[in-house]
Amino acid sequence: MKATADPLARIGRSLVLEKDQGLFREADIADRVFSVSSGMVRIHKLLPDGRRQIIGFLQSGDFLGLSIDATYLYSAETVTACALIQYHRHQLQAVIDSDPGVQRRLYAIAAHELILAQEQMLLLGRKTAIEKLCSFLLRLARRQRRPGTEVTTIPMPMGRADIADYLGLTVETVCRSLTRLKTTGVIRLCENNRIECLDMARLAALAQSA
Amino acid sequence: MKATADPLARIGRSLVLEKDQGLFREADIADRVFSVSSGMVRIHKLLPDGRRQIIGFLQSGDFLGLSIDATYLYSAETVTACALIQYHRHQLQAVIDSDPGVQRRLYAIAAHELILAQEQMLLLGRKTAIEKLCSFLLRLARRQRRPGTEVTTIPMPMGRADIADYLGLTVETVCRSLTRLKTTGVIRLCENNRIECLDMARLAALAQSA
DNA sequence: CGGGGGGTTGATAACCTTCAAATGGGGTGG
DNA sequence: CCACCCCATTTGAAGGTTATCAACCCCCCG
Repeated sequence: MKATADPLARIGRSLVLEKDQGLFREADIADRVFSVSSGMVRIHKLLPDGRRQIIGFLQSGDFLGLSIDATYLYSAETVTACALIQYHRHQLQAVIDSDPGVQRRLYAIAAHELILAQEQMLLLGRKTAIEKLCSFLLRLARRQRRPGTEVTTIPMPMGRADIADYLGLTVETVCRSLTRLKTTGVIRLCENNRIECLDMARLAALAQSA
Repeated sequence: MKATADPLARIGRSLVLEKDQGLFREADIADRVFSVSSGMVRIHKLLPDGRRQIIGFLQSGDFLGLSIDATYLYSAETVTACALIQYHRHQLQAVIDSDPGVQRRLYAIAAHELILAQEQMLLLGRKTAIEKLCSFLLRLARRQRRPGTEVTTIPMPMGRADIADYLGLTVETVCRSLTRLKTTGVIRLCENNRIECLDMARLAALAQSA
């Protein structure tokens, strides 16, 4: 069934990057759009004095660079080694204009990102350090969860500084909160930057909503 | 030119509400979508214990209720008396499916809201109380600014509690920060909940980015 | 005149940050 | 193969920004 082939596949170009590589920076000309095939990407904004807010961790299936603006409004870097698909913006625009299905898909993606952003606003504005961290771990666990699998150990490839800048905390506070969860038997830190949730119910209770 | 008439106008129904009226609540069935014609609407999320995060103040031209989900993911209430246009979701969906122009418009709206949400994440996660408040005032001023007009006095119809819950602060901190801006000659509080920016440059400097 | 709600100011306390130092683990070079 | 170094992580102590608790003011409205 060639007719149902993904029209995006025609114009996409594969791209492989190792860890901690920049994809683009805030204020660059936004001429490319990416989708993540594997690995993890972080996107962030900076204040003039260097304070950083990570506004998202992107994984397989996520898009980035879908800016309406002429320039990117955030910077993007790989967290782990990544496989990406790169699209040129004007080519993508052409496909969007001619294919309502693609348009719907991108709208759904933007709408979903908006939902996540609003959830994150609640977290950043009103949750305590422990609640933030538990919410974060809970999301990691839920995103990781595949039907059928019942593993409670999840990969956490980003460093403490990334977690801190995602949750609006400092590295030290993230560490201390993790330690507290560890000593109270809620989680366990494993090798390979993995984490095991020993008590999902308590984790959810501590998170006060996702 | 009837052909260029807004297809949304056909299915919209006018609606007038006084101040502090609820439009819908989080978890309600999302069967209606609204656009704001005049006045101001606030949308918010709650934690189980009552902590509130306002995730947006909506004004003329803004849409709300554009959820992908079957239920609303936030609550909406009027801040001031409002004129709204109400659409039934399945009717709106029909128009979207048949009219690429409308689809593009809604995508642009969602994308713009996402940009604002990401800017707000930076504010909530990384800015100090004064920076938050200055950013907020700056946005109010910029949104209010009409070409040609050079007034520096802007309406601020929401109460202190709303501002606090929008910026992730308490009422007291908002008050104190406003007082500080007042005594340092950056702003002036006027009657009718209006505010005058006496020193835009200083306000912008204190805000550290919008 | 009394009541009530929003706003402001003050005092105290808590949470989180900042500054500092110790620990540990991974990679490289000898 | 081991030693060393670098850097991320962890832990500790002190401090600060903001929250909490409380009182007061002011204006509107019943």
